[in-house]
Amino acid sequence: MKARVRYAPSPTGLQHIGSVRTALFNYLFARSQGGSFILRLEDTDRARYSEAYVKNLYDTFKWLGFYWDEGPDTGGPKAPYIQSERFDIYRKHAEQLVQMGKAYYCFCSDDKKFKDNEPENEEIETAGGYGYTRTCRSIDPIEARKRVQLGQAHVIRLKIPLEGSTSFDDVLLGRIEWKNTDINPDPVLLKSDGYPTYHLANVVDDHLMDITHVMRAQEWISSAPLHIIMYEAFGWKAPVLCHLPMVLGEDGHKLSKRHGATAVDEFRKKGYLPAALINYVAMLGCSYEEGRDLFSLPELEKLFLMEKINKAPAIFDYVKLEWFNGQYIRMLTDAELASLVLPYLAEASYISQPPTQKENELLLKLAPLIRDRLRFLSEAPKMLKFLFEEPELPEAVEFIPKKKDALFAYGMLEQALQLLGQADLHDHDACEAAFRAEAEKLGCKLGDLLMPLRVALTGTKVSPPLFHSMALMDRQIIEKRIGAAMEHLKNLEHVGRAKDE
RNA sequence: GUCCCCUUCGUCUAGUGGUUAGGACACCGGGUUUUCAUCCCGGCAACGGGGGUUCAAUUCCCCCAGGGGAUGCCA
Repeated sequence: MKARVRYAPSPTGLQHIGSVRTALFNYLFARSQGGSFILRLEDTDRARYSEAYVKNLYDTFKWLGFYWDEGPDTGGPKAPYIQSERFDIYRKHAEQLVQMGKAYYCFCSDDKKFKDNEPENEEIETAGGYGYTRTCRSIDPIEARKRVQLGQAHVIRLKIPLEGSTSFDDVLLGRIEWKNTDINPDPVLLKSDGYPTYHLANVVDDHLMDITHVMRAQEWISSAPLHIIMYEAFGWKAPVLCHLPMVLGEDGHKLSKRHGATAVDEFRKKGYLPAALINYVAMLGCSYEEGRDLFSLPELEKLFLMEKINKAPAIFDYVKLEWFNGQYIRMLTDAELASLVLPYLAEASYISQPPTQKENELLLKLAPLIRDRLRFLSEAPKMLKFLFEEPELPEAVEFIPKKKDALFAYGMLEQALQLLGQADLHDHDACEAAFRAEAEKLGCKLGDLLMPLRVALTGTKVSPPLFHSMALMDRQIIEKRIGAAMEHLKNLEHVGRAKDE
């Protein structure tokens, strides 16, 4: 049978690294098998649901470049793919389980003790008072039915066998077995408001949608036996289960906001490329081909092997992701980088949005200046700031090359001004040649000649290549900035003598 | 408390009953370079501990420790 896997997010938060990785592994598995990847919205939590999260879900995956073969938007043979549109199905199945004696009505009031944060609860719990006490399990079914018909508030709970054990074979972890007494006693399947819980909806839908493989994070493993019991109760064949290792933060705990960015949106805004994010996340807890680090999505689809997923949890390394991003930025063409960087420059009001013809040309010339320097796209405005704004004049010290003094810097600027006066700024090669010749004549390093100029023009000692930058600047501005710097140095000349070294 | 899972450089990982335990990021050093960055070269650095099994264990088994997760009318 063709593999059918699903990504089943619940729209109760922004898409984050962990969920995207689960989606990615499912996606890669489906593609590697020539199977189907299905999106199913598990929107059974009314309290936390938000339309905005649904939108975020679509936006995120569109940006990442995933597509699903079946889903709420694309439709498919098992529609609807939104659980809130399938409520009658769940109720029916829950009732069916009651009918079969595998589940029962429970009239206990919603016990919220686990929701408080009162410390004394801990003592109650450590004393052994765990889980539901199965009070209603012994109510006579006929009596229970009567109470339900009378309109008494109730939930439906699954009967976990009181003895014996439940086991399954995890693709990654192998055989896992629980004593039934260790399973969460009689979990709720249908809430008192008539909504299904995750467990019910998930199992019913996976069956009805012919899901063959369930890949989900390892934090779900403890509900696996409960699901197995449900499949057995229905007389259904359970899908193959594969529990993915978790993604942890630097401190070894579940990745969360306090570790830094976790929402895909944050990475997107900061200027990470989808290809980099996918590449990095795909390698978190999984390996593909020895001796290689860079994989495109299509390559990953081809190379993915479920067996190559690791068992151990992986720590998310922001620095390594940054490296991947740099790699992918470097692979961009001028045109690609220009268009990717445009929104950031537009936001800084350096470029209009949409850009004019002239700005487009400029953008194209900007790309090679920053490509090797960017770690993420949002760094671009800062790097190019000097081209669009008058830089602040830094302290005189900044102008002075190592082992030189203010007088020297002043002289260098004077020289530069003169050279530039005769040069064609747009011919950066010729410009450079002229400066080289001059440096040689003066018996100093090219860097010594350029550093004061760099600081004068850009306001910092670190900038994109000078000659290429000047080619994009107006002559008047260049001369004005040099003049200002010289003035600045002149006043502070006396300070320069024993500078740095 | 109880249950479940996990354990190779700081991090992500490769790998095998006999290997100089490989790669990548980070870090350190060097080179290229007009600064920075890129790029290139080199270096540092790991099989958690204890028992077995075996001629031989990082690799197989057991125990321990450590880490993580779960224990909801949230998913």
